[in-house]
Amino acid sequence: MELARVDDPACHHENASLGSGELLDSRQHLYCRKDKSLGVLCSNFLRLYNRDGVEVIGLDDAALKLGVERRRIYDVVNILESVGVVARKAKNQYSWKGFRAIPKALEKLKEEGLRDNCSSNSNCGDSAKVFNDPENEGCLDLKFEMQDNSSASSKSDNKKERSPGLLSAENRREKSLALLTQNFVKLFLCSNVDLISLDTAAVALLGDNNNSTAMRTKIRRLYDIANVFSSMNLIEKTPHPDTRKPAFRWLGWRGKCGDTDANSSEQNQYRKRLFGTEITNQPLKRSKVDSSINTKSRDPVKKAVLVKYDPENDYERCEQECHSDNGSRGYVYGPFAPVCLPRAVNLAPKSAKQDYDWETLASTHRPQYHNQALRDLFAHYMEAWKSWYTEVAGNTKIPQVS
DNA sequence: GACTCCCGCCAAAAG
DNA sequence: CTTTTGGCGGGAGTC
Repeated sequence: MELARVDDPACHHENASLGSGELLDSRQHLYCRKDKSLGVLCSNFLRLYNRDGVEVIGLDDAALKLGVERRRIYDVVNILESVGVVARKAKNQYSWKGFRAIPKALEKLKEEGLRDNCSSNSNCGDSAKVFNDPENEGCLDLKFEMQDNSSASSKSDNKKERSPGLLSAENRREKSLALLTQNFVKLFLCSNVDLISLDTAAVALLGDNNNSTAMRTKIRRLYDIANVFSSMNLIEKTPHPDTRKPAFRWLGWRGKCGDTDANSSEQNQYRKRLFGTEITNQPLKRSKVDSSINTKSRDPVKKAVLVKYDPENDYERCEQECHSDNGSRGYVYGPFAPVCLPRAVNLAPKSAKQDYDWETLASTHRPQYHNQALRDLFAHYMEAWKSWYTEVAGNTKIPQVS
């Protein structure tokens, strides 16, 4: 916390790596909400810890390195914990389980989900059925009303009358992000609906007390969860074909490098958020009217030094990890891959070996723009070029791009 | 205007 | 008590 505070947006000019006279706009000086999203943070978190030798994760360390306040670390860690990627070890400490833990975690959730749903719903005929409302975007018949799955606790079947002390704890647990995350996952795993919108999910997860306030809160949390899951490619945001309302599709854990193609084809279909394309730790805050008044912040890690990511080394490491025998390192980011990742390896059809080489090169030497505008521009051209190339060039020789 | 969801307050839990 | 954890919802940013 002794670190120099650089809250002031004016302090970030150096981040922009501005050359004078470049075709930059001044946007990057300003607060950019997307850079602050939980999805980006999650990507960065994973990138930071998904490497050999990582056993434990210190929350302070994470907050410091990622340049975010602790509070945000709790968010991602809780969500990640729900799918097994990390596990709480001690105060301030999580252990890294890696992506290989995901399948098992999901399996367990599914099992639990089916069981819970079966026992809580009287009709357990065809396990956890869900029906689609033809009019609306689908009405989930599933209910995981915040059941505590960890519990062996004899839960009184009536949660309505709770004695303040003990039950407030239970209450708290019931509303935890972790549990919500798990139940959200169960929604997908235990139903055969393809698309679930967040309000549908909220209704399904809320149970009885669906007053509008609770609903709003629940949806806020679901957005949080959806963001980190999107960044991991566990789900994908897609407009519902009928209503065009945004909904989410479960993609599941594809596990290995190499089977997350498909997405690339429909990249332009819907404006997806880009996750993990940059380091989160830019201390800009969204501009409050009175940001200067913001003096009583107790934030210990408020503003950290910038983490230095050496693109070259980073890439090499990522590449190594992606191909290492160690299953847990076989993470693939898909279309939202951090710039360091050799996405081409996975996306390219085996025939397009040259693609791989070229893209490897491109990834390696891709300019690491700090400038949002430039980055966007570059990404756009990359995309355009790629689609053009795959369409037109076939497997002819790869042109030189500079 | 509706949708998204960051941000940080502050209470509960843990040490 | 102090510190850690994390629910919560206001309201800013985006579409």
